[in-house]
Amino acid sequence: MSEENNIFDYLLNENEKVTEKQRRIIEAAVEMFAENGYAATSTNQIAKRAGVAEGTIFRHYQTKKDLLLNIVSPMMAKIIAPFVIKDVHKIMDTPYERYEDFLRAIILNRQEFFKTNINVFKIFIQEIPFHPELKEPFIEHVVKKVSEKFALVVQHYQERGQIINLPPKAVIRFTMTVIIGYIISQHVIFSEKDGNHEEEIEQTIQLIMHGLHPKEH
Amino acid sequence: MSEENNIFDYLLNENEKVTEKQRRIIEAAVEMFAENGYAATSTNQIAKRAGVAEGTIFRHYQTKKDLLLNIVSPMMAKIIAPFVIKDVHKIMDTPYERYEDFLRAIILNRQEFFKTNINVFKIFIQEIPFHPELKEPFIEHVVKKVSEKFALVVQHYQERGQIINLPPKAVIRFTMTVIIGYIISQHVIFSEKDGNHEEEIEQTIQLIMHGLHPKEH
Amino acid sequence: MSEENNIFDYLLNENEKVTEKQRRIIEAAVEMFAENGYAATSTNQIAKRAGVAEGTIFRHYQTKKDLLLNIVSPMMAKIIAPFVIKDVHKIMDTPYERYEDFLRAIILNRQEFFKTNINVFKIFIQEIPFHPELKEPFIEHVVKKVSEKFALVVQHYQERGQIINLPPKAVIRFTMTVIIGYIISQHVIFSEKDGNHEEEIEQTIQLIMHGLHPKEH
Amino acid sequence: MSEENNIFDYLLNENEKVTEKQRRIIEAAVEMFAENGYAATSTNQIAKRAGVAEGTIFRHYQTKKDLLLNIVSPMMAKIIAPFVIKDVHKIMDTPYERYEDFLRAIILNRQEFFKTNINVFKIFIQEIPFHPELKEPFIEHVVKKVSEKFALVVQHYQERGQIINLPPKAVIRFTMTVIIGYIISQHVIFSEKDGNHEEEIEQTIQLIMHGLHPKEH
DNA sequence: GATGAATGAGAGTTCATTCAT
DNA sequence: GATGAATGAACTCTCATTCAT
Repeated sequence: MSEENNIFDYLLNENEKVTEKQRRIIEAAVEMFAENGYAATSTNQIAKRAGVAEGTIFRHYQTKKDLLLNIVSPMMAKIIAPFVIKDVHKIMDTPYERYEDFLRAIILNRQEFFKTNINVFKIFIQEIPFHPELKEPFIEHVVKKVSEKFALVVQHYQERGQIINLPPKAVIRFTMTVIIGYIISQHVIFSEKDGNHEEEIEQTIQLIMHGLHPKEH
Repeated sequence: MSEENNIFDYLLNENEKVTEKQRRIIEAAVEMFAENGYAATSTNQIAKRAGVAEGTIFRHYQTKKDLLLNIVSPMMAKIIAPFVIKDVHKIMDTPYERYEDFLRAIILNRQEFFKTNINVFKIFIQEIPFHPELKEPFIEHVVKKVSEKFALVVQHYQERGQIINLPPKAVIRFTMTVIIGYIISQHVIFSEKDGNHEEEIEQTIQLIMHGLHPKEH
Repeated sequence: MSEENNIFDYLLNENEKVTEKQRRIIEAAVEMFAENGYAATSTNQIAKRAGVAEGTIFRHYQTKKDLLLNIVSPMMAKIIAPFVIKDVHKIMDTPYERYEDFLRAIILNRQEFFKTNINVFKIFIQEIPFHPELKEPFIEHVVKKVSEKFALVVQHYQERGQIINLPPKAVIRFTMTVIIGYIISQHVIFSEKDGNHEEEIEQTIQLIMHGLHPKEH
Repeated sequence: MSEENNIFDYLLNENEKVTEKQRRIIEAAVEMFAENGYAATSTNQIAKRAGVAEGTIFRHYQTKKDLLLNIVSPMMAKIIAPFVIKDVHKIMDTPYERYEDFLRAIILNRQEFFKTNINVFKIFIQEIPFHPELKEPFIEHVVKKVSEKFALVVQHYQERGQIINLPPKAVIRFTMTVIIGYIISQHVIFSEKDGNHEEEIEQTIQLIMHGLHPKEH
């Protein structure tokens, strides 16, 4: 699963003709963009860290922004992955009995992904507001499509009386918000790689599910 | 309340000797930092937007970073404000009967603050990961102190059996996470000034409270 | 007359706010563009020759091309000058008895101009084919307008039976061609500042006039 | 005659071992140098237009300048061609009765040459001022030798009273100037491939001959 | 012979900052 | 206090050239 999720492997295996140098450039860029931000990282620094000439970067990526987009764009496909039709169908065909189970399955699935790609994710989150090329497809393809699929799932469980009867949009926002908020709080405030993440994630799941428990008072 | 919360007024009234030009510099810098990011905004651009000479900026702020810190630092005092001892005591002395009420009071209080200072808040969120001068006092003074105070509040309501008996840290994280996540989702994805924010915030509050409802199953 | 014709004075007096450094930049750029060509001259070289920092160039001229255009554009107004309506009217009102006299007046008038601005003229000639921004207004304003006025003059003398009855366009092309060809041959082949230019120019005039003598055989 | 004059054929047939790729490189380089200038054309652009790898250029020509010189040097031999001793002897042995006939013969002979090699000629004219390697042999071998031969021709007709008794140098300069000026005016100002060139050239010839008509007034 | 990845010097340009006015 | 010309370091990016394959 690690390999399947790892953005490096995705990036670098997809396209067969990837040089060793190109790999080192991507690696260095990811590290430095995550650490200092895209705008505050110079191509000179990247080249030095990657152990290549500065010109080499521009042989593979036409501009610095190109490099950023090459790193960050696959994120979207990956984020969206578990919501691709066949997967959701799979979910629906062998349905989790409870929303709780569905949620746990999704989060555990994404958890590995976030762990593996925490740096790329940081960059993604940081740069999205400043690049329309990133923002527009993100809203169009990720937010909208995931919302649609997710809405179906939510309705599925709402019809079974398992979760609260708020508008699906609000339910989704709440669910996502807690998850994303959790991840961002990690990266913005603590940037820690230690800590008992599993337990905290489990608590988070519990709170979400509790929050969505159908009202009976 | 608006005035009391507005960071500009805070910034600009505190220090009596604030010239018209200085005000325009701050205003321009806030707009541009929020729009394009700190690193991608040049002092030249700020000067032009503010209608002052580039040198004037450096007469008031020794470096560009100084300007950033001057804009963003008061945020911390402001964020922390409602949790300052006397205020919490006030809360506790005339206690809200339910955690729900406490939460709503806090959020309504902060809501105006976020609305008024959305741009400064954006900058704050964006730049915190890259500036230790910002990050350290934020964790030390904001996160830690607010957590401590908040923990007392949480315990207060836990003792009264109103909210779930998870570790206060988890309860706080959940509460904050939902709120912060909500705001960030606004700013990252939609950056919209329209929309029925009041209703969405109320839904969010409902979900938080529900999520923290003590288990009885 | 020298002052009136000198492009530097034109350039630098027109706009009152011209720094000493700016003057040195223009001077250095003209020398180096003429010597090595625009594309083969680096802004670094110009800065060094001018004794200023490289950044200073870009404070005054937004791009290197801007610098070129600033040097070369006034050429057009200057070239066109003697053909501006009032001047031609003046010529026609106190008409030169012979085309020969008109020609000599024009050439003597331009001679000083070419001498004084030989370097700018070199640059102009060299760069015109590669810059549409230069080429289009040159054809539109210089070639066309001068041709129109010149055609009137030619017809004037043709009607008086002084010059050959070829289409004015051909007469003009011939006259201009000889003059321009003369100057270019100087600059391309000899780039000499010595030599008995006056006599050679007089011979050139003689040959033009002779060539245009009405056929009587 | 076309083949005899075409510089490509000259260039490419001379040396038997000219690959297809080499041909494409020369072709591409000529087009781009003529269009954008030597200094403003990158070897990368040439390689792309030629459909070869950048390295291939340097396999055939050690430097970019080498490529230029290889394109442009044969021009000299070609320009000089009709004045090479045996040819002039041929001219003198079967002498044209009038200078007019000689001139027309030369120009018609050169006309085809210019048409066929207009691009190489453009490059030649453009680059001569900036490359001593080009300029010196041009003056030494082309200008001087052609002048000498031409002077003999001029004296030949002057002795027969057919052309004006100015110094041969002036006569030559005038003749050449009109022709070169004509071509340059085409390339600098109009770069047109349409238009009735034949007629215009004939007019030009007429004007030259007329200009050189011995004075009889 | 041909390739194209790699280079590092140097291109034009922008930058935060200084300082004389 | 305010200016804006000046700076030079640093930026992104391009260049002609090399060389292992």
